[in-house]
Amino acid sequence: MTENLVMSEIEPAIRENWIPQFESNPNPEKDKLYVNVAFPYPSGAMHVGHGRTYIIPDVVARFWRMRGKQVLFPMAFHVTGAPVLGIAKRIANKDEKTLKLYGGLYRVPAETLEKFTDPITIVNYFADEYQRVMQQLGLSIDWRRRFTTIIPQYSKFIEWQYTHIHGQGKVQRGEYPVRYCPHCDQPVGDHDLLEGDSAEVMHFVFVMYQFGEYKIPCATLRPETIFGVTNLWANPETNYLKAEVDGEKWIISEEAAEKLRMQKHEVTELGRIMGTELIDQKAINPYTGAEVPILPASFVDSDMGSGLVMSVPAHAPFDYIALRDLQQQGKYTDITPISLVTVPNYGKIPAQDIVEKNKIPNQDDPRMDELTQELYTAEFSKGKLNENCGEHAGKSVRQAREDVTREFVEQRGSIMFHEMSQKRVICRCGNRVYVRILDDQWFINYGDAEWKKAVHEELPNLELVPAEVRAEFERTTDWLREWPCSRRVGLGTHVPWDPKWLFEPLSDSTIYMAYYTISHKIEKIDAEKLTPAVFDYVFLGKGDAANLPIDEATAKDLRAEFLYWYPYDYRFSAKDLISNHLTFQLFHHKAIFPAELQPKGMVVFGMGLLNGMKMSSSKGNVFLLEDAANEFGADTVRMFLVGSAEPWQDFDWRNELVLSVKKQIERMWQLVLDAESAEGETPIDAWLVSRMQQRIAAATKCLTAFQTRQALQEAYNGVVSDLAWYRKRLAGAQQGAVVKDVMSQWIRLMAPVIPYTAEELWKKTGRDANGLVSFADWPVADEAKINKAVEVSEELLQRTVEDIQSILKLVQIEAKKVTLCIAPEWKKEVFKIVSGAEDKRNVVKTVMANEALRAKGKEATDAAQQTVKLVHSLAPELVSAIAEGVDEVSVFTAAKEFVEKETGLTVEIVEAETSGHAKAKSALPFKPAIVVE
RNA sequence: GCGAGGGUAGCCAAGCCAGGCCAACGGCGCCAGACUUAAGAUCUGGUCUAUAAGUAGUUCAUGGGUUCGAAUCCCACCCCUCGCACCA
Repeated sequence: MTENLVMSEIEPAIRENWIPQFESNPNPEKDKLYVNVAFPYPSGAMHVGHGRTYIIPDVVARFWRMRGKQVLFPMAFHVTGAPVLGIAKRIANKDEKTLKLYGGLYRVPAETLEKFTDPITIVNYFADEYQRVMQQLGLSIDWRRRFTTIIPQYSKFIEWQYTHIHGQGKVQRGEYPVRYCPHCDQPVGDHDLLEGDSAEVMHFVFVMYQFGEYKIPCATLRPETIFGVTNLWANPETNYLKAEVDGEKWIISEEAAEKLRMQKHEVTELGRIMGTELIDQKAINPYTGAEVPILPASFVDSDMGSGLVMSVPAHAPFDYIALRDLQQQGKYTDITPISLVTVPNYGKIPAQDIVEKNKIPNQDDPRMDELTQELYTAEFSKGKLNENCGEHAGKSVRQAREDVTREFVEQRGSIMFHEMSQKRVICRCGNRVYVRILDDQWFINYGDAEWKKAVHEELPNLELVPAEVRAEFERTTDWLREWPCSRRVGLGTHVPWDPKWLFEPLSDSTIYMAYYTISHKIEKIDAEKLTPAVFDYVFLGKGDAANLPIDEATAKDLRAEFLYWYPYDYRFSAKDLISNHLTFQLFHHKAIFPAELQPKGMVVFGMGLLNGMKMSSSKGNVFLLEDAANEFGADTVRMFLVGSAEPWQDFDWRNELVLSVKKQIERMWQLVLDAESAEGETPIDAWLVSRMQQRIAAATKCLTAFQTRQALQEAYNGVVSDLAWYRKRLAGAQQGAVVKDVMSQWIRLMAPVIPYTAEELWKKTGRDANGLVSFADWPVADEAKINKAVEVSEELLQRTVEDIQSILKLVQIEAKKVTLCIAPEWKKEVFKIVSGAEDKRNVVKTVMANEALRAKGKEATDAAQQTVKLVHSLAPELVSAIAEGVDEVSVFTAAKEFVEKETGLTVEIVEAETSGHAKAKSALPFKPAIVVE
């Protein structure tokens, strides 16, 4: 009975049948299981990396559905945010790269692409595509609950959420330095950058030197070095500005003035002063009161900080070299570096050490930045301040920096000045990005101590898979501070109390899992009626259903449905979301929902690679999920993604590996159909059935723990290898009728992973009388059918045949006959003693304590030593089974023909003691002596 | 730099928490044989080294240490991945 498996022929009908059946409603008869996934932002096509994120939850959903749970697996689309606006704009501008990506890689038809100048069209198009591909992959999603985050009903939900969060004082207005594009007039995220996404915002302190009636601010990352300043540096080429900044007179570069304006400072230009005019003038150190000269230096960059810097030649390589260069010309020879930090492995003047060790010729040497970094790092992590640092003497650099910064800002008129760590930070519009302070921005205060504490207290109740990520959740909870939650541009919900702002995408997606429970019903209600009171009733049980703008029965129904499903059981997401989204969720649930409705578990995934490289749409290194499904079939894609690595490990998609998975599915198909003709009984049936019970138990255990790869290894590779042995043992004879039962169990074990194939086999083998395999009962291991004795016999047989074969391979004689010499009773006694011994080192003594054995003399000590070795090499379970006694003669006699067929030799079975062969003496229990001749 | 995780034979990947069941599960690839007109598929065996007897030797990023015994425990060091915030 052979019939090819052609996925494209079987998939459509099965899929059509499934879709309505996965619509899940509350069922009081059953326990529920609610799983959900971080919803996608549909701005492009799905690639295989996305696939696993949705397939693994589906495998879990299908598994538990078969185990009798009422399972909810919903899906929606996150449309909030700005990226699609940019995409639409670039398409409108006929940007080549974008058109190529969408028209080419994503294969959007030309007539559709024309309409992509409208952002909503883009997300709707891809949302439909996502749904289509997800359905093609057989995801058991309840599609009635699909929504997008910009429908009015959802907006009402978000307004309700923030009414509470804001009401609790957790949303505050504040100022915050952001990367900002003056041209686009908006903050830019990593996604918006053309260049420079590795740049960070650095926080400098302006140390204010007094210069006559003016102040000279010097930007520094190391304010504690104030004690070692010998001079200031100015660039003679720079035309500095005299300016009034926040009511004080400052000297700064033109660029600095512009940056200060962006950072909320009032700057008025008063005049100009050339760098040359500053040189050799004196300024007063605000901390020590010392007068220091202003010296010329070419390395001073007007586009960095204020355009003037303070010089600490003992600890800053740049300063050291600049001073050295001048002194070599005979100038300023009265200046000596002031050492203020002691750091291991460096002398008194660390900057001198490092510069001279590396033989740096001048201040323009390209290695300077690297050396500076090296020394700064060493001093920061290991340095201590010297005696000459006043009250800060003896402190670690780390501590002193913090203290000095605070002191400067609070008492000495310093300000913080923010600067990008690189200059080439370019917005997608092509213009340079600066740091700007936004002061009417809204923040969610995740730094709130009470709130943090509540989340910390909740964390132990949360089941986390894998367990290793708990530390990261703990740490993120600690680390979160104010999160800017509003944006000026993008799609989304307006902040109800300040409608010129919109909620930012990570802030409007923290408790939407609750919304899923009612989304299919609420979408039919006029959004105007969805007042906070309605949500208070539905989600919190507050108020009276009779007094709401919506119908009382509807309100009660929504409440009931929410309570049936909530809290959710598992949320699945890639690990990169731990540090924001996944932890945000915990905060918001804690703030809104009562203790019994907090999230129960999360499963965190690893990342995906394509042919060993990171997947990236922009670099074209992606394989579209739809293409994969078309080329290999949905089941193959599923089985590969589930089986190639455990969910939390990174996986690598390689087409050649995927192909072999396809073959495996076909192999199962063949094995199941082959078994249809089985009938009668065989001596090996009990063994196969026994093994199957253990495969079922193991696969079930693994799936319960989300170990999909391990589960597949049991459910697929394990069963295949058992069947292989079974068929081998039958030596071509008809399979027993029990195989049909085994196949029925096997199909069900595999159904969560390869549902299409399983469904088709279920039907072909006529087991679909009671419905789809997707809803069939998950097999349960029957303890009574586990037959250890039979398994041990087969194991003995298997090992012995292997041994004979390896001997045959080694000896180069034309063998005709093999004699199996079975170990005598007394050696079984030895085995029993050895296996029962606590300490295997002294076991020979224990054996010899037995009088009967001692009488055997050296023979007994040899046997004892060999037995120790043997016992060490066997699984403990097997050892105890052997100790209980195995009738080896019967085992081999019964399987004589099999052994003869496998080895091609005549087989004789004898008691070792009756054999004259020298080798017979080496017989041990479970290891008969083998004589080949 | 800081935080989290990881480095196992040609590749992927178990084992490590609870040291002896480990030459190290499983899969892929590769080699040989069977079947076949042939190819493919399938089946069988092999795949660190040596071996005319089922064995022995050397391996689990690197260097030390603990132990009768270490892939597994401890210390040091190198490398990789993820996160480090206005953003999906």
